[in-house]
Amino acid sequence: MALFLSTYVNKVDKKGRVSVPAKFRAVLASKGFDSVVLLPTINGDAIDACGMDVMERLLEKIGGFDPLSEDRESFADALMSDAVELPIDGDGRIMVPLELLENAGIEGQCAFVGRGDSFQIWQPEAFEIRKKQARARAVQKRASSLGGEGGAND
Amino acid sequence: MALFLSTYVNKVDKKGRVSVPAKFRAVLASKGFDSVVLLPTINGDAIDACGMDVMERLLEKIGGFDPLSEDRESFADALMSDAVELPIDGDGRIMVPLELLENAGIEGQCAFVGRGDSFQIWQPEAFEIRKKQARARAVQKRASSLGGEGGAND
DNA sequence: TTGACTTCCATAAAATCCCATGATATTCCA
DNA sequence: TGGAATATCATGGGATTTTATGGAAGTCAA
Repeated sequence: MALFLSTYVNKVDKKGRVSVPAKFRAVLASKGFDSVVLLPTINGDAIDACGMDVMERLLEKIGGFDPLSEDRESFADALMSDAVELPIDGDGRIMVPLELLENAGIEGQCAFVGRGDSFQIWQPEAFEIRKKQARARAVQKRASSLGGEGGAND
Repeated sequence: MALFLSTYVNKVDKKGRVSVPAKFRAVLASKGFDSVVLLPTINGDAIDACGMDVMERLLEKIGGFDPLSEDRESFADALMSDAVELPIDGDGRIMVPLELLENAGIEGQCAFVGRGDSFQIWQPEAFEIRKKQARARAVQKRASSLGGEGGAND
Protein backbone atom coordinates (compact mmCIF):
# COMPACT_ATOMS: atom_id res chain seq x y z
CA MET A 1 0.00 0.00 0.00
CA ALA A 2 1.34 3.40 -0.91
CA LEU A 3 -1.37 5.81 0.20
CA PHE A 4 -2.46 7.18 3.53
CA LEU A 5 -6.11 6.16 3.75
CA SER A 6 -8.84 6.13 6.37
CA THR A 7 -9.09 7.71 9.81
CA TYR A 8 -7.79 6.37 13.11
CA VAL A 9 -8.28 7.84 16.57
CA ASN A 10 -5.46 7.20 19.04
CA LYS A 11 -4.58 8.28 22.53
CA VAL A 12 -2.08 10.90 23.57
CA ASP A 13 -0.60 9.62 26.84
CA LYS A 14 0.73 11.60 29.81
CA LYS A 15 4.19 11.71 28.33
CA GLY A 16 2.86 13.14 25.10
CA ARG A 17 3.35 9.95 23.13
CA VAL A 18 0.98 8.89 20.35
CA SER A 19 0.94 5.71 18.32
CA VAL A 20 1.10 6.35 14.61
CA PRO A 21 -1.47 3.98 13.06
CA ALA A 22 0.27 0.82 11.86
CA LYS A 23 -1.10 1.31 8.34
CA PHE A 24 0.44 4.75 8.14
CA ARG A 25 3.73 3.47 9.51
CA ALA A 26 3.72 0.88 6.77
CA VAL A 27 3.29 3.58 4.13
CA LEU A 28 6.17 5.58 5.56
CA ALA A 29 8.34 2.49 5.83
CA SER A 30 7.61 1.61 2.20
CA LYS A 31 9.17 4.95 1.26
CA GLY A 32 12.15 4.22 3.46
CA PHE A 33 11.26 6.53 6.34
CA ASP A 34 11.40 5.90 10.05
CA SER A 35 10.27 9.40 10.87
CA VAL A 36 7.39 11.78 10.15
CA VAL A 37 7.50 15.47 9.40
CA LEU A 38 4.81 17.55 11.09
CA LEU A 39 3.85 21.15 10.49
CA PRO A 40 0.89 23.32 11.36
CA THR A 41 -1.73 23.59 8.63
CA ILE A 42 -1.83 26.94 6.88
CA ASN A 43 -5.01 28.02 8.61
CA GLY A 44 -3.90 26.56 11.93
CA ASP A 45 -6.79 24.12 12.44
CA ALA A 46 -4.71 20.99 12.60
CA ILE A 47 -1.34 19.40 11.91
CA ASP A 48 -0.06 18.34 8.51
CA ALA A 49 2.08 15.23 8.36
CA CYS A 50 4.18 13.75 5.61
CA GLY A 51 7.46 12.06 4.86
CA MET A 52 10.69 13.95 4.39
CA ASP A 53 10.29 13.54 0.63
CA VAL A 54 7.47 16.06 0.60
CA MET A 55 9.56 18.60 2.51
CA GLU A 56 12.39 18.14 0.07
CA ARG A 57 10.06 18.71 -2.85
CA LEU A 58 8.84 21.87 -1.20
CA LEU A 59 12.36 23.10 -0.62
CA GLU A 60 13.21 22.48 -4.26
CA LYS A 61 10.21 24.50 -5.28
CA ILE A 62 11.31 27.31 -3.05
CA GLY A 63 14.55 27.27 -4.96
CA GLY A 64 18.21 26.66 -4.32
CA PHE A 65 20.14 28.80 -1.92
CA ASP A 66 19.52 32.32 -3.11
CA PRO A 67 20.11 34.62 -0.19
CA LEU A 68 18.66 37.64 -1.92
CA SER A 69 15.23 36.33 -2.75
CA GLU A 70 12.59 37.70 -0.41
CA ASP A 71 10.09 35.06 -1.44
CA ARG A 72 12.49 32.33 -0.65
CA GLU A 73 13.06 33.88 2.74
CA SER A 74 9.37 33.98 3.48
CA PHE A 75 8.73 30.40 2.45
CA ALA A 76 11.73 29.15 4.31
CA ASP A 77 10.65 30.89 7.47
CA ALA A 78 7.02 29.94 7.25
CA LEU A 79 7.49 26.29 6.34
CA MET A 80 10.81 25.08 7.65
CA SER A 81 10.84 26.91 10.95
CA ASP A 82 7.57 25.36 12.12
CA ALA A 83 8.19 21.90 10.76
CA VAL A 84 9.54 19.11 12.96
CA GLU A 85 10.94 15.74 12.03
CA LEU A 86 9.88 13.19 14.61
CA PRO A 87 11.50 9.79 14.86
CA ILE A 88 9.10 6.88 15.21
CA ASP A 89 10.17 4.83 18.22
CA GLY A 90 10.42 1.07 18.48
CA ASP A 91 6.77 0.82 19.48
CA GLY A 92 5.51 2.94 16.60
CA ARG A 93 5.01 6.11 18.60
CA ILE A 94 6.01 9.74 18.19
CA MET A 95 6.20 12.65 20.62
CA VAL A 96 4.29 15.56 19.19
CA PRO A 97 5.60 18.92 20.44
CA LEU A 98 3.25 20.62 22.85
CA GLU A 99 3.00 23.71 20.72
CA LEU A 100 1.58 21.79 17.78
CA LEU A 101 -0.91 19.99 20.00
CA GLU A 102 -2.13 23.17 21.64
CA ASN A 103 -2.32 24.92 18.35
CA ALA A 104 -4.66 22.23 17.04
CA GLY A 105 -6.63 21.97 20.28
CA ILE A 106 -5.58 18.37 20.81
CA GLU A 107 -5.71 16.82 24.26
CA GLY A 108 -6.12 13.18 25.24
CA GLN A 109 -7.03 11.93 21.80
CA CYS A 110 -6.26 12.73 18.22
CA ALA A 111 -7.47 11.62 14.81
CA PHE A 112 -5.06 10.56 12.08
CA VAL A 113 -6.71 11.42 8.80
CA GLY A 114 -5.40 9.96 5.55
CA ARG A 115 -5.09 12.26 2.55
CA GLY A 116 -3.27 10.11 0.03
CA ASP A 117 0.24 11.57 -0.19
CA SER A 118 0.08 12.88 3.32
CA PHE A 119 -2.11 12.82 6.37
CA GLN A 120 -3.32 15.20 9.04
CA ILE A 121 -3.73 15.07 12.78
CA TRP A 122 -6.90 16.60 14.22
CA GLN A 123 -8.72 17.10 17.45
CA PRO A 124 -11.36 14.39 16.78
CA GLU A 125 -14.47 16.53 17.15
CA ALA A 126 -13.01 19.40 15.19
CA PHE A 127 -12.41 16.94 12.39
CA GLU A 128 -15.96 15.65 12.48
CA ILE A 129 -17.27 19.17 12.10
CA ARG A 130 -14.83 19.93 9.36
CA LYS A 131 -15.80 16.73 7.57
CA LYS A 132 -19.50 17.58 7.66
CA GLN A 133 -18.76 20.93 6.14
CA ALA A 134 -16.62 19.38 3.46
CA ARG A 135 -19.32 16.86 2.65
CA ALA A 136 -22.01 19.50 2.48
CA ARG A 137 -19.88 21.51 0.12
CA ALA A 138 -19.26 18.49 -2.03
CA VAL A 139 -22.96 17.70 -2.25
CA GLN A 140 -23.73 21.28 -3.06
CA LYS A 141 -21.28 21.31 -5.89
CA ARG A 142 -22.48 17.90 -7.00
CA ALA A 143 -18.85 16.86 -7.21
CA SER A 144 -19.16 13.68 -9.16
CA SER A 145 -15.64 12.51 -8.38
CA LEU A 146 -16.39 12.38 -4.68
CA GLY A 147 -19.76 10.74 -5.12
CA GLY A 148 -19.19 7.90 -2.67
CA GLU A 149 -17.03 9.86 -0.26
CA GLY A 150 -16.76 9.11 3.40
CA GLY A 151 -17.09 5.37 3.36
CA ALA A 152 -13.83 4.87 5.20
CA ASN A 153 -14.87 6.52 8.42
CA ASP A 154 -18.39 5.60 9.33
CA MET B 1 18.77 14.36 2.84
CA ALA B 2 18.75 15.76 6.32
CA LEU B 3 17.24 19.20 6.73
CA PHE B 4 17.42 21.85 9.40
CA LEU B 5 13.84 22.02 10.63
CA SER B 6 11.97 23.61 13.51
CA THR B 7 12.87 26.30 16.01
CA TYR B 8 14.72 25.87 19.29
CA VAL B 9 15.38 28.53 21.92
CA ASN B 10 18.57 28.08 23.93
CA LYS B 11 20.50 30.05 26.50
CA VAL B 12 23.61 32.11 25.97
CA ASP B 13 25.64 31.83 29.17
CA LYS B 14 27.98 34.37 30.74
CA LYS B 15 30.93 33.02 28.83
CA GLY B 16 29.09 33.41 25.54
CA ARG B 17 28.54 29.69 25.05
CA VAL B 18 25.39 28.37 23.37
CA SER B 19 24.26 24.81 22.82
CA VAL B 20 23.57 24.05 19.18
CA PRO B 21 20.31 22.04 19.19
CA ALA B 22 21.05 18.32 19.07
CA LYS B 23 18.94 17.89 15.93
CA PHE B 24 20.97 20.52 14.11
CA ARG B 25 24.22 18.97 15.29
CA ALA B 26 23.00 15.68 13.87
CA VAL B 27 22.37 17.29 10.48
CA LEU B 28 25.84 18.81 10.46
CA ALA B 29 27.41 15.54 11.58
CA SER B 30 25.60 13.68 8.79
CA LYS B 31 27.45 15.92 6.34
CA GLY B 32 30.71 15.25 8.12
CA PHE B 33 31.04 18.58 9.91
CA ASP B 34 32.02 19.31 13.47
CA SER B 35 31.82 23.04 12.98
CA VAL B 36 29.32 25.71 11.91
CA VAL B 37 29.83 28.73 9.71
CA LEU B 38 28.17 31.92 10.91
CA LEU B 39 27.71 35.20 9.11
CA PRO B 40 25.49 38.23 9.55
CA THR B 41 22.30 38.15 7.48
CA ILE B 42 22.22 40.53 4.53
CA ASN B 43 19.89 42.97 6.20
CA GLY B 44 21.58 42.55 9.55
CA ASP B 45 18.55 41.30 11.50
CA ALA B 46 20.09 38.03 12.56
CA ILE B 47 22.85 35.50 11.99
CA ASP B 48 22.98 33.03 9.12
CA ALA B 49 24.40 29.62 9.88
CA CYS B 50 25.28 26.65 7.75
CA GLY B 51 27.82 23.95 7.11
CA MET B 52 30.95 24.61 5.12
CA ASP B 53 29.30 22.97 2.10
CA VAL B 54 26.87 25.85 1.68
CA MET B 55 29.73 28.37 1.84
CA GLU B 56 31.48 26.45 -0.91
CA ARG B 57 28.37 26.54 -3.06
CA LEU B 58 28.14 30.27 -2.50
CA LEU B 59 31.74 30.77 -3.46
CA GLU B 60 31.11 28.91 -6.69
CA LYS B 61 28.25 31.25 -7.41
CA ILE B 62 30.39 34.27 -6.72
CA GLY B 63 33.21 32.84 -8.78
CA GLY B 64 30.94 32.77 -11.79
CA PHE B 65 30.63 36.52 -11.74
CA ASP B 66 32.94 38.87 -13.53
CA PRO B 67 35.87 39.30 -11.15
CA LEU B 68 35.97 43.01 -11.82
CA SER B 69 32.33 43.73 -11.31
CA GLU B 70 31.12 45.49 -8.23
CA ASP B 71 28.67 42.70 -7.61
CA ARG B 72 31.41 40.21 -7.13
CA GLU B 73 33.19 42.54 -4.76
CA SER B 74 30.16 43.20 -2.65
CA PHE B 75 29.20 39.56 -2.49
CA ALA B 76 32.66 38.56 -1.50
CA ASP B 77 32.83 41.30 1.07
CA ALA B 78 29.44 40.66 2.51
CA LEU B 79 29.64 36.91 2.65
CA MET B 80 33.18 35.75 3.09
CA SER B 81 34.86 38.48 5.07
CA ASP B 82 32.33 38.47 7.89
CA ALA B 83 31.96 34.72 8.05
CA VAL B 84 33.44 32.72 10.92
CA GLU B 85 33.85 28.99 11.29
CA LEU B 86 33.14 27.91 14.84
CA PRO B 87 34.11 24.51 16.23
CA ILE B 88 31.42 22.64 18.13
CA ASP B 89 32.85 21.60 21.47
CA GLY B 90 32.52 18.26 23.21
CA ASP B 91 29.25 19.30 24.83
CA GLY B 92 27.67 20.52 21.62
CA ARG B 93 28.28 24.21 22.20
CA ILE B 94 29.75 27.07 20.20
CA MET B 95 31.08 30.47 21.22
CA VAL B 96 29.40 33.09 19.09
CA PRO B 97 31.55 36.20 18.59
CA LEU B 98 30.25 39.18 20.52
CA GLU B 99 29.96 41.30 17.42
CA LEU B 100 27.53 38.90 15.78
CA LEU B 101 25.43 38.69 18.93
CA GLU B 102 25.25 42.45 19.38
CA ASN B 103 24.51 42.96 15.74
CA ALA B 104 21.49 40.67 16.04
CA GLY B 105 20.40 42.10 19.38
CA ILE B 106 20.90 38.77 21.12
CA GLU B 107 21.35 38.62 24.86
CA GLY B 108 20.57 35.80 27.27
CA GLN B 109 18.60 33.70 24.82
CA CYS B 110 18.60 32.99 21.15
CA ALA B 111 16.40 31.11 18.70
CA PHE B 112 17.83 28.57 16.28
CA VAL B 113 15.57 28.64 13.25
CA GLY B 114 15.67 25.84 10.67
CA ARG B 115 15.51 26.79 6.98
CA GLY B 116 16.18 23.51 5.27
CA ASP B 117 19.70 23.83 3.87
CA SER B 118 20.75 26.25 6.55
CA PHE B 119 19.50 27.85 9.73
CA GLN B 120 19.50 31.23 11.39
CA ILE B 121 20.07 32.54 14.89
CA TRP B 122 17.68 35.24 16.11
CA GLN B 123 16.79 37.28 19.10
CA PRO B 124 13.64 35.26 19.96
CA GLU B 125 11.09 38.06 19.92
CA ALA B 126 12.49 39.60 16.79
CA PHE B 127 12.02 36.27 15.10
CA GLU B 128 8.40 35.97 16.18
CA ILE B 129 7.65 39.29 14.56
CA ARG B 130 9.52 38.33 11.44
CA LYS B 131 7.70 35.00 11.27
CA LYS B 132 4.29 36.60 11.35
CA GLN B 133 5.25 38.74 8.40
CA ALA B 134 6.72 35.79 6.56
CA ARG B 135 3.64 33.69 7.10
CA ALA B 136 1.32 36.38 5.83
CA ARG B 137 3.47 36.69 2.76
CA ALA B 138 3.62 32.95 2.23
CA VAL B 139 -0.15 32.58 2.49
CA GLN B 140 -0.60 35.34 0.00
CA LYS B 141 1.81 33.82 -2.47
CA ARG B 142 0.90 30.20 -1.93
CA ALA B 143 -1.87 29.87 -4.46
CA SER B 144 0.26 31.03 -7.34
CA SER B 145 3.61 29.41 -6.63
CA LEU B 146 2.86 26.25 -4.72
CA GLY B 147 -0.68 25.69 -5.81
CA GLY B 148 -1.90 22.19 -5.16
CA GLU B 149 1.44 20.50 -4.95
CA GLY B 150 2.61 18.04 -2.35
CA GLY B 151 -0.63 17.65 -0.52
CA ALA B 152 1.03 18.78 2.68
CA ASN B 153 -1.12 21.82 3.15
CA ASP B 154 -4.72 22.45 3.75
C1' DT C 1 50.42 36.38 35.45
C1' DT C 2 46.42 37.81 33.41
C1' DG C 3 42.83 37.08 30.43
C1' DA C 4 40.64 34.19 26.89
C1' DC C 5 39.61 29.93 25.37
C1' DT C 6 39.30 25.03 25.84
C1' DT C 7 38.43 20.55 28.05
C1' DC C 8 36.39 18.18 31.59
C1' DC C 9 32.96 17.07 35.09
C1' DA C 10 28.23 17.49 37.57
C1' DT C 11 23.27 17.70 37.40
C1' DA C 12 18.39 18.13 36.46
C1' DA C 13 15.14 17.62 33.05
C1' DA C 14 13.64 15.58 29.07
C1' DA C 15 13.63 12.18 25.48
C1' DT C 16 14.25 7.39 24.30
C1' DC C 17 14.43 2.54 24.93
C1' DC C 18 12.66 -1.71 26.82
C1' DC C 19 9.37 -4.81 28.51
C1' DA C 20 4.53 -6.04 30.09
C1' DT C 21 -0.41 -6.26 29.24
C1' DG C 22 -4.93 -6.51 27.27
C1' DA C 23 -7.42 -6.13 23.18
C1' DT C 24 -8.14 -7.22 18.57
C1' DA C 25 -7.18 -9.50 14.49
C1' DT C 26 -5.26 -13.55 11.88
C1' DT C 27 -3.85 -18.24 11.08
C1' DC C 28 -4.33 -22.98 11.28
C1' DC C 29 -6.14 -27.39 11.83
C1' DA C 30 -9.43 -31.00 13.37
C1' DT D 1 -16.95 -24.28 10.54
C1' DG D 2 -15.52 -23.60 15.07
C1' DG D 3 -12.34 -22.46 17.97
C1' DA D 4 -7.87 -22.71 19.86
C1' DA D 5 -3.06 -21.05 18.91
C1' DT D 6 -0.61 -17.23 17.16
C1' DA D 7 0.41 -12.62 15.63
C1' DT D 8 -0.31 -7.60 15.69
C1' DC D 9 -1.46 -3.51 17.81
C1' DA D 10 -2.22 0.30 21.08
C1' DT D 11 -1.02 1.56 25.50
C1' DG D 12 1.16 1.89 30.28
C1' DG D 13 5.13 2.22 33.21
C1' DG D 14 9.89 1.82 34.56
C1' DA D 15 14.87 2.06 33.40
C1' DT D 16 18.34 4.14 30.70
C1' DT D 17 20.32 7.61 27.84
C1' DT D 18 20.65 12.16 25.88
C1' DT D 19 20.47 17.07 26.30
C1' DA D 20 21.04 21.63 27.93
C1' DT D 21 23.35 24.06 31.23
C1' DG D 22 26.45 25.50 35.05
C1' DG D 23 30.90 25.58 36.99
C1' DA D 24 35.98 24.09 37.74
C1' DA D 25 40.36 22.93 36.07
C1' DG D 26 43.77 22.96 32.42
C1' DT D 27 46.24 25.49 28.12
C1' DC D 28 48.18 28.92 25.71
C1' DA D 29 49.69 33.30 24.25
C1' DA D 30 50.62 38.12 25.11
